[in-house]
Amino acid sequence: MRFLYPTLIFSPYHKAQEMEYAFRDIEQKWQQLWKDRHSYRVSNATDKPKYYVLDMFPYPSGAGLHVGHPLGYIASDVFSRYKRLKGYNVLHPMGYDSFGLPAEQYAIEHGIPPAVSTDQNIATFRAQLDKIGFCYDWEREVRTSDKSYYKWTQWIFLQLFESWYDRKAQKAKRINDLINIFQAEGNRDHVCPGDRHLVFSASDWNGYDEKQKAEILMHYRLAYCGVGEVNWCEALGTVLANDEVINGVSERGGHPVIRKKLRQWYLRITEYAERLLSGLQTVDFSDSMKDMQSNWIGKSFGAEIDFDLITESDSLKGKKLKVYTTRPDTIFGIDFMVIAPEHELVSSITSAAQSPAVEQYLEYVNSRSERERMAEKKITGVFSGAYCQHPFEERKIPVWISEYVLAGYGTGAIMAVPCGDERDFKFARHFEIPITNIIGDHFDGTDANPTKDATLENSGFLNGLKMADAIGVAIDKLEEMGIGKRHTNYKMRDAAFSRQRYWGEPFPIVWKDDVAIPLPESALPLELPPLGDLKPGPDAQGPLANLPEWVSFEGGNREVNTMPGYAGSSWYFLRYMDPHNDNEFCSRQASDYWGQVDLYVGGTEHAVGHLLYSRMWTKALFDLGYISFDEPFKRLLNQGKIGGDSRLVYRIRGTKQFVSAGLKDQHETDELHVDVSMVDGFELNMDAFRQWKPDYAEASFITEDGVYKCGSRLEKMSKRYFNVVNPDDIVSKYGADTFRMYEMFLGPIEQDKPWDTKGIEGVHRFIRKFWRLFFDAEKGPLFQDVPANDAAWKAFYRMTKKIEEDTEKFSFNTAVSSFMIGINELTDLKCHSKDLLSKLLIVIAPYAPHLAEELWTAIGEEGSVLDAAYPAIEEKYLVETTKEYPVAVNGKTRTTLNIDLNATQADVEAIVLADPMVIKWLEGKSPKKIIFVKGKMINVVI
RNA sequence: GCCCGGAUGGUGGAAUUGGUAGACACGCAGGACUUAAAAUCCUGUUCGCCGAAAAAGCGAGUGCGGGUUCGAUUCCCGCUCCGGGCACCA
Repeated sequence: MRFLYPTLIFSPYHKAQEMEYAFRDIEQKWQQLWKDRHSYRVSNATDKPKYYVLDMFPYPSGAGLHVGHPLGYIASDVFSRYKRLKGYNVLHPMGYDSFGLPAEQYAIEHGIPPAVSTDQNIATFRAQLDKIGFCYDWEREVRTSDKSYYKWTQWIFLQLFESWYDRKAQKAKRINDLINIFQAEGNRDHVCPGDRHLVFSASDWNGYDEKQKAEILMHYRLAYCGVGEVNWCEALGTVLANDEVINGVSERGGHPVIRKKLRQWYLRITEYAERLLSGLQTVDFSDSMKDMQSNWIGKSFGAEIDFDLITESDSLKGKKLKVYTTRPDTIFGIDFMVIAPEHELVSSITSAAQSPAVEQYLEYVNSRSERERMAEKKITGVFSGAYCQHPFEERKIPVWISEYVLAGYGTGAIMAVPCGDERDFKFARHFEIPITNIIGDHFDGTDANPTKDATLENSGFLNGLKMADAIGVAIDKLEEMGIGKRHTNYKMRDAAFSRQRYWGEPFPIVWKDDVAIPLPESALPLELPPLGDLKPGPDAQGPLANLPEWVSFEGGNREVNTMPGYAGSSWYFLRYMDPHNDNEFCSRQASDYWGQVDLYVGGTEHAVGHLLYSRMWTKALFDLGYISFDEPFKRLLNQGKIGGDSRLVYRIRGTKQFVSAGLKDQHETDELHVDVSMVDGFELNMDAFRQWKPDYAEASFITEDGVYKCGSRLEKMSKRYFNVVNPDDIVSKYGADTFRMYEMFLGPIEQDKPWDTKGIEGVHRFIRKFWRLFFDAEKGPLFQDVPANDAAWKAFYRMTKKIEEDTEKFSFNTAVSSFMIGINELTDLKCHSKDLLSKLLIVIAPYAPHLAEELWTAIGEEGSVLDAAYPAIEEKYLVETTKEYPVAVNGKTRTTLNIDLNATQADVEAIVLADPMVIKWLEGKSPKKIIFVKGKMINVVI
């Protein structure tokens, strides 16, 4: 636009235009120059200290970005740029988590192959990101669906497959080591994590055939295939990991999820439970994030206790029922046992008389979906007909079967103590089982009391002990008798690692005679074959099962499941360090240099999924010697969500007439969402509204003084509420620098907050005001080669100090307001000193990089502001000699007095008591004492 | 039910280790410049009382009720409401 009339280039008119803040031209120009100059290329070989800033990479959805998405990206970008100015070599990469269900669903619905739609979506994302002016090193971009990337995802999977967890050494080791151990001594020193009852000697092992050996090894592998109950989602046609199921429905789409027995790949993350928990102490995550993870891991202490079974069946003679309890101190309060309906002993202990009832109950349990069980917590159960012998008393304890006991937790069996446990109590009441009281007055018969403070009664050798103390005593006794053992339990389960879908990493596994054979490294990547129709394969298999020519391979069959979404995202932070390496997932040199991610920025929604998985992968890679650290993320910053501010219109019921918000109560109305782009503040653009949808073409309006005012509501930013604001629109209207600063200005980064497009004006005004320190539309350049005065330096350093502190602690909103205060002051001081202004540009560069670059060049500085050095604070300008003290009488501030900072208590008392205002409030009384806190305040107490 | 986090003007939000509550903005109201608009600038803006107005002053005030303290948005006890996570975890 500016160069439409080249002949006018030197006209005064044009000159004035030049001096305007033309953000569109400036931002485009610098984005191009940065690209051409590779300004954000990061080297792995420098003398500078490193700093690694990472954003959680996005799944490139078809909807593109709304203004909420870049919040975290802007924060990390500001911080990266700041660190660079502070002399660090900053790695700040970006990529795409591009495998996943939505692309596949989209393909099924629209017939567009996932690879194609994914590329399109990425192009959209990239265009949107580019406009915001991020300092990503795009030469390091990764895409999880790219074969050069997933080659290494498959490779890491093979490392996990070829590893087992040595519980004694608390680390992963090669499976070959385990084979050597088995050959020499069997498994007596290494309990089988997949089947704890499995015990074999060296000679047993050496006598097994290959298939048997393979089966046993599978029970030890960190990535293993097994048959188990999985979360099956029929609508999605796939299994889901525990963290992908929320309240019995799928996280994605909200479809019902049922329990189903299927052959499935898993990650043995449970072996890492203890380290995942203890590792939290070494990282800087928020407490709530750590809480979420520890709750998910769910560590508890207690005992496993064996009870002798008393049944009709001779075959069970000598068999035990093993229970897990955290309260062995309550062992004398047992009134019954409960086992899960899926417990292995259910069929064998059931008596003939109870058999029909048990069968009926199991049928009922199977008919209930996960969701039903969640929704209605009915008390159900059936007596098995069997009993256990109490180890310390004569009594026989009845064994019940109930779904309130979970098969997957502990041993799937509990000892029920109704006086102390709420669920046991309700169960006992419901089935009229008599309740034994072992805590005297603490149990009132109407509610269980889970206290640990009561003194035990009716409890044999534990009588008189406080419950908390009795726990240890009871366990000692049980261990001594050989019928119980201390036990630490975790509620976390192994993670389902296969999906019956197409758009994911294929497993580098071939099945031959039911044995899983890993592909050699040289065969990687195992490419995902093109497939037109993505319909499911037979028997709950994925679409790849429909490709017989691909499945059949070297006399076996390929694994047709694919890996889940979290596979590629569990290690991507390592690939950025060395993204083009064809020989390794990441060279040791690169990972040793970059090390942990210093700052990881993302939402809380990945608290238990992605973060736990990537922590586990990191620990495994560390154990196997591939990297030198075992926690991936040193520090985690969770950005809040930006909510949408919806606009509502009110239609008078049964008409096409709309009534303004202020008058709506006079009518019976229906509330409708209206697109926020048609509303200025609260004022509806009525013409735009009529043109919006054919339904509204004939709309008429009851206005307030000619203005139709909309109602508003804060809710999720979503297409269906028409409250989505696209960053492209904001950037084209106000510029990227304004957008960046406004997102930071909105509020604390970690907090959820609403988007308000109106508020951006204030930041935009600030940036224009900043510009006017350098240029005036009429007068031209204002900057001068003159020294700044002390007042200006004082304003500048006070501002810079605050911004530096705030940036360091991610308090970006207060940093932006410090800029505003500082610029207001410098404007009032008419400061145009080039010396000061060039320093100012460095300070603002992380926040408004385009503006800073443009003005840096304009005032004649060399090179790029990106590579400048952050100005050091000159404290001499900040020294104060006096302070305006607030003077309070009895705690209420009554006046202020300017007093020398060196003043003593006596000085101050004299000054204060001479002050007319203080004299007035003293009302002739003499003060009891005068409190003087140096540099803070003065309080006169009467 | 359990575990976290939060509540401050009309709005978003500020406020070191307890020390002038409401910074910085938005919005609103009034004004300047302009033929007009945009842009820009100035003034006011927690509530109530007192006042024609301005200035000044007084009282109340950080979800609610108590407490500790010379002094509490900040610390303690007891509630209410909102948000997030987990959910028969023995």
